[in-house]
Parts: sequence; structure tokens; C-alpha cells
Amino acid sequence: MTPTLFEIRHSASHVLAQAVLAMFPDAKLGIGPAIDDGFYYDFDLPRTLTPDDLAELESKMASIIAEGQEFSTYTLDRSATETHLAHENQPYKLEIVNDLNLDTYSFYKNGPFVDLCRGPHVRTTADIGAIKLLRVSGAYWRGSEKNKMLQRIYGTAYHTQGELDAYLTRIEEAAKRDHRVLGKELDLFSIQDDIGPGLILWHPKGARVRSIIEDYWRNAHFRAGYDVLYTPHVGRSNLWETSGHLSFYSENMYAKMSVDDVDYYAKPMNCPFHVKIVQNRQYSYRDLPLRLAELGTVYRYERSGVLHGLMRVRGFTQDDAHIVCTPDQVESEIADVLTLCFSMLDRFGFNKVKVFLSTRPKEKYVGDLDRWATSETALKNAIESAGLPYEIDDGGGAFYGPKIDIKIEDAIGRQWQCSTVQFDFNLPERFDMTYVGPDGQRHRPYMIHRALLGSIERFFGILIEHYEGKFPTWLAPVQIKLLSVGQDVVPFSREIQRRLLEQDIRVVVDSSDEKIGYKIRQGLNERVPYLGVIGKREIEAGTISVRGRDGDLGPLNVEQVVDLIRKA
RNA sequence: GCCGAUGUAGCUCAGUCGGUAGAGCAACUGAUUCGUAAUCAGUAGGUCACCGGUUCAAUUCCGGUCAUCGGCUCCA
Repeated sequence: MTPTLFEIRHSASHVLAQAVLAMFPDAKLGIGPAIDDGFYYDFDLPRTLTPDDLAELESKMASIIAEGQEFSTYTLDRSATETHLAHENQPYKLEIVNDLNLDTYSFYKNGPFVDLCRGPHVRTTADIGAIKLLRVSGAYWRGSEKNKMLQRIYGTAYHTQGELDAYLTRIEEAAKRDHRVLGKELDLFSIQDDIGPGLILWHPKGARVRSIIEDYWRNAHFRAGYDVLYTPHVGRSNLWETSGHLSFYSENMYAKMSVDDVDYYAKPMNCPFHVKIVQNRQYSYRDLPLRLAELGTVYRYERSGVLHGLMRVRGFTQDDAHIVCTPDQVESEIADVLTLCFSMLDRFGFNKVKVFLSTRPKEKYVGDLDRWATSETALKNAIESAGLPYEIDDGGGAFYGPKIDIKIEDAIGRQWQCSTVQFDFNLPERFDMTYVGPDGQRHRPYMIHRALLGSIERFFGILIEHYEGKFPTWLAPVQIKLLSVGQDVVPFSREIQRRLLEQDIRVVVDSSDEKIGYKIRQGLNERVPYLGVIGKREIEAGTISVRGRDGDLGPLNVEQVVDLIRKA
């Protein structure tokens, strides 16, 4: 029987604990599970670990594995378990025993090491295969900041050294795509101390890509029947009191600013502004649905330790929209949102998606059960009629409504959640939104909050990593770079540039005094989709020698280049 | 925020067991006018993140601050 990766990794974590105990006999053990791509074990140790310790632990583990210690299991009743763990002086394990509250507990033993454990394990440590300790970090006991911080050692294990090496290579490949590295290298954006952590400066090339994304986004929304809004970055405290943000979201909001003795807050969300636009006049059922979209920049306080490049920031732009509709319209509106969503994700190169439906929380929720049922059914039907596989997170919805989250898969198989479609039963109540129905009475509309790309900043980061900086031609900040061979042809190159610019082609000229090989190299490093070499030969023929990402395309005239780039 | 690591030229990094620093690339100047992944030479460029302490002397040692990086969900 080949052991599973889970068994291998879980067993490896025991071996790690064994090695740690050999090094620190007083170590207190936390938990040591197998995880998605490896394993970890948490320890309470007399001193902090260094990278050198990892190397030592790793070789200690290797020798334990080489010994081929057999795993065996036995159970003890609760009191025997407690006596044993108290004798071993393992307070964290005792806490686990207490929490699990069982009659009997199982133990696994290999060589001198015994651990309270559910199992299963491999037959002997020799079955563990190849291991590697990756890093050491702090982790709160049971994930709570109120508890003591333990030292967590992460590692991974595979059946063979070859598989382990392949994993490590994948990590290196992913590192090469890091949007923070490429963002600097390609001069797309920066984050600077003088501006503030988590605040993004979009440089010309990044801003160009963003403007293309936004143009596409706006047009797609107009075509789908949306209207576009702009709203301010700050709003009075009254607004946030009414919306409830000051009571349930204040820890994520920037501190208030006072102007003329009135308090204002930077917006953490766009919703209240959109609601106020809707309320600025009275709508009848004939006017619905309203589809109001905004590329709205919001500011949220994120704890300093969680900021990460473009992925987790303090100021970002949501591609936000709110749909206000009647009960009858809910289902088709949701279906249309999904259609727009998938076509947009597809346009950006993401065609593998996963859908997650989150339903009403068991305890805390607002809105009557009727609305929850209607909405959950609408979400479910929309997913099913789109023919998509999905998972249900029962009780995983927000307190204000059920939602769909959509995850996309990037070029190296990583998943990212960008799109979200959420019902909101809270704000219509708080703001007392109404529309006049056919009966002449006021009715409460349904409000659907949705974002397709999520945050433009984050989505840009995902795009950079997905394409490894090699944006498809329609998104590339520079679509073609003209490389002159010698100074004599610079005027001709400028003329070609002018003609391409007239056709809305994003084109630059490298007229530097360098050899053509050097310019090619530069162009490739900049990940420009097309390079056009212009020398005496081209002047005579009136062409450009074009080189695409997949190789030489030969001599083309201006019209052919325009055609090539427009079709790409 | 917490744990750990890191912060030296625009970038990537070396270095100083305490005596104010160096390379490659980039930039600039000059030469070269070149045909598909790096032409040659020269010049310039640093408060060694910031603030404080110890010391005759701190980039180096100590403390603090700021920022960045890896983690802080995966339940015996």
C-alpha cells in the first residue's frame, strides 16, 4: 500500500516533533497537522529558532526516517490520558483533550516518541519519503491573538525526492511571477514610505494598463444596461451612522477628520453613496431595475502585518455596482450578473472558475426569512442555469444577505477570489429605501451588491502574475517597439511611429545609439508583444521587420502591423 | 497588531571582528553606426532606512521608530 501524501506529511510532523524534543527536551507540543502543501508543528520553546536550527532539525529528521521506526497505536481512557499528559508536562495537549471531551483517546508511537493523535500514519518512518523544512514563524495557539504565540515550523514532504524537487521548483517559478518584483522591473507601480504603506502609485505603464481595463469595463457595463456613477471619497458621519458602518465596520475605517466642526470619514465602501443617489428621487416599479456602477476608490485600515503588494492594500478601487430591483426581477438580474461576470473574466484570460454559494447564517442575520429564501433560490437557479458546478457553504453568508463568490484559476493553478455577488437586506432597511408598486403602495426593493474584478489594484496584481508580465496585446502598455538600426533611420522610424499612433497603436521608438541585439534584448525584457526592426532595407521596402513573442513574422507594412495588433 | 528575518548607489548585491564603503547593471559623457538576447572607454552617484545611547571614534555594538519580507485558517 502506497501511503497517501496526507499520511506522509502527518507522519513527518511527528518526526519533526521528535527531532525538536531531542533538541529541546522541555518543548511543549501544540498541534502538528498535514496541510495543503506540506505540514507544520507548533511548539512552545525556551528560545527562538534560527535558520541554522532548521538545518539541524532536518538532518535529525533524516536520520529518524532512515531508522525506519514503526508506528504503532493504542488508546487510553480519559483519566489515563490526562495522567499521562500531565506527567509529560504537555499543557497544550491537555487543553485539546479537555476540549475534545471524549471517553478514549488514541496515541501513536514511533521509536521513543509518543503523540496524542487521531492518525492515520505510515507504517514506518522509512515510508515518509523526502522532506524539507521550509520556514519558522510565529503562530498563536489555536489561532487566537489572546493566546500565547508559539513557534510554528513549516515543512513539506513528498513520496520521492523528485516530487519534492518539482515542488520546490514550482515555488521558484511562482516567485519569478511575483507582481511586486515585476511591478518594479517593468516600472508599473510603486509603494513608497513617504506616501504610506498599502497606498499605490500607478506609474505611466501601469496606469496605461489600468485605463485599458477601465475602458473595457465601462463599455461592458454600458452594454449590459448599467449606468456609471462617481461619488466622493469622504462622507459625513451621519451617513456612516445610518449605514451602520460606524458601529460594525469602524475598526477598518480611517480616523475621522473634522471640517467646520463636522466629522467626515474616508469611505470604506461605496454603497451608502449609491443608496443616497437612489433616494434622491422617488422611483416606481416601472423604473426598476436600477443598475448603478462605479469604479469607486475606498480606504480601509488593514493591520500592518497583512499588507502585501497590490494584493492587500489600504486604498483600492472596487468595480462596484448596486442593483435595485423588484422581487420579480431578482432572478434574471442575478443571471445577467453572472453572464457579464464570466464574459469579463474570460476576456482577461480566466476561463477556469469555481462558484461558491453562501447561505443564511444560523444565528445572526437581518431581513425576513422570505427574502432569504427568494434570494438564495435566485442565486442557486442562476448558477444552475449557467450549468456551473458549485459548492454550498451552508450558513456562510454575511449577516445582511446570501452571496455567491467566484474563484478564478491562474496560469499556474492558483485560485483567487475576485468576483462576489451579495444580497443586502440591511441597507435598504437602514436607509428606508422604497419604490412605488403597481398598487400605489411603497415597497422595499431588493438590493444586490456586486463586484466582478473586486479590487482593480488586486486584479492588476493577479494579471501580472497570471501573464508573468507578458500582457496580451490588447492590454500591453506598449504594443510595439520600433528599433532603429543606426541613426540614419531614426527619422523614418519616427514617421512610422506617427502613423501607428494615428491608428491608436501604442508604440514607442528605441532610437538609442545601441546595437540591434541590445535593443532586442531590452524589448524582450520589457515584455513588449511586438518588436519592429527598422533599417535601410526596411526603408527601401517601406516595411517593418516584425518579431512577435513566438518568433519572426517577417516584413510587414504599416497597415499589416495595425491589423496584426488590432486582431491580437 | 503579534512572532521572526531584513533595510548599504536607481536596481541586484558584496563589505567593515568599531577607524565615515565597493562590484555588476542602469544613468551621464565620449568613441563606435552596428541587422535580431548585452560594443568599448571614461565620469558621476551613498547622512550605509530614521532617531537616540555607548565610545576618542558608530554604517558596524545597544535601544527605539519606520518600512519591507515570511507567517499568525487548515484543529489531537
